[in-house]
Amino acid sequence: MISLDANSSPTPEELPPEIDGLRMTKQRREVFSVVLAERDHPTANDVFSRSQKRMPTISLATVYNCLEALVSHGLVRQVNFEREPSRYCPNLSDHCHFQDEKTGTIHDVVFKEGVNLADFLELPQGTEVSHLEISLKGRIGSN
Amino acid sequence: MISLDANSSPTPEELPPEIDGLRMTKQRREVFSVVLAERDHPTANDVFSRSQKRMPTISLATVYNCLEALVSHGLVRQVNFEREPSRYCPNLSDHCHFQDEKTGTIHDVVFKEGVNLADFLELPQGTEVSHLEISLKGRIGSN
DNA sequence: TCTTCGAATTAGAATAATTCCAATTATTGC
DNA sequence: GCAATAATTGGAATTATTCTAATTCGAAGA
Repeated sequence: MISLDANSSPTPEELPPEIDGLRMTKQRREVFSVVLAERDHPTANDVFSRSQKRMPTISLATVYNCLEALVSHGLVRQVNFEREPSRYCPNLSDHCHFQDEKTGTIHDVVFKEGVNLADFLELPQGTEVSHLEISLKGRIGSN
Repeated sequence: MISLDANSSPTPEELPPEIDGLRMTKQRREVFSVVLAERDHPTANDVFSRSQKRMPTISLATVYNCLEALVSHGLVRQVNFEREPSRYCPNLSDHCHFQDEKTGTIHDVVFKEGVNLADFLELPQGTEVSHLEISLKGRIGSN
């Protein structure tokens, strides 16, 4: 399990050659470490420009490929706010997202202890939810 | 208030010249009546082609303009599933959306009696939510 | 009714995020 | 080391949506 400790995220070199059956190529390690490093929900473009610092030859297509690989292997979450560009989040714990309308900043929001979907939604019986996305927008405090 | 009775949705001609301070032009009436008529969460393109049946001269840009006017006046809701094209929904009651992965069909899902956000989310104090979108994906029954 | 003026509509161009493609390069298993 | 497979690359293509500039509409007043 990759550490989510905010104080020390792994450098690309510290990432193992394979995670959860996903072969960690140089580029995937770079991209993953970028997403792990600054947990500010970067867009693919953000990840691209950050990755370029250490790996100037990486291409945007590769960043998209790597993000897609990481997302489909459940190592990173893809976060959408309406029709804005997708963002990427390494926090795998059950949570949703709140965007401060003033600054655009995105905050992770956790569910209260012990709540689950069926508790607050009138889901048709037999429904199997494979994917859930909750996105909030608004203001914080007096801003 | 526009009737949401599933059995009889208003024809464009039946819509008033103004709703909630929004001037209902011929095109807006057409677009609105299309969204009210088939509550299948059509995309802008769907609305465009349906509108063209009665009004062959309407343009796609106008459909986008009209939808945007209707959405920003709170007469229609814009519904997003990840990065798919936006869909439009005339159901203004508090609800969210479930997409059947097999068919792509979108179903309205209502909240259980009396639940509200603060009950299940650990929102930072002072948070004012202006917009909330909950999108589910999955399968229904044995499909 | 005629005129005026702001708003709405239109067609088509522009934009921007993302995906696709074909060629090259890296990696794995033998 | 060699073939087979997978990943990367740059650039082109795609697609939903927005923008632009010109035209048309429609309400309000003369």
